[in-house]
Amino acid sequence: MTAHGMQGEPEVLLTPAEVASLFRVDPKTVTRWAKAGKLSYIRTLGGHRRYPEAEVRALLGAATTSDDDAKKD
Amino acid sequence: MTAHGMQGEPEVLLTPAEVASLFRVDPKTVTRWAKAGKLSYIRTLGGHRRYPEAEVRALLGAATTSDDDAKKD
DNA sequence: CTAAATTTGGGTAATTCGGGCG
DNA sequence: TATGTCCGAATTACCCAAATTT
Repeated sequence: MTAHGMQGEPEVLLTPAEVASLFRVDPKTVTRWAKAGKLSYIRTLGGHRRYPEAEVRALLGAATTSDDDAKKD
Repeated sequence: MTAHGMQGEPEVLLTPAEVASLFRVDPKTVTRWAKAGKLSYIRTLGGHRRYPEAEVRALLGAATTSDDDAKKD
């Protein structure tokens, strides 16, 4: 790969509102996912949660594009 | 504002009730379309389905005003 | 430091899920 | 085959006030 010796990638963090918009759910629901351990997160010094974009993107990528395994007739 | 870097496609998702209203059917029917592979969808971390608005709009736009589309299965 | 917007937490209604029936 | 409805269980949405972030 092509890393110039970069260790520790810039972990892009998303706010609850961002994640909620992506999933079309309420920010509160995202909080529940975090509490349930379904979503990784870090906390700010004030106690707010921040979510890694990579994780969220991966979860959103689990779409069923019309016909993955469509059986033809 | 947040200029965090816009590069993802604004994938607007709709809830089952939204899609159902647009098609004038029960949400259950929308679920069946999804299961049948006729409609793509993603799942929330809780298992609920969310449908891409673009896909739904495209399907809604496939209206038939003439009988030239009289093809069915 | 002040101000506006967001997030947190708890509790309750609405929605969705899944299977089965007509 | 396709759609609508019933049921129970799970998930999600909206209500509030206080704290945090920018």
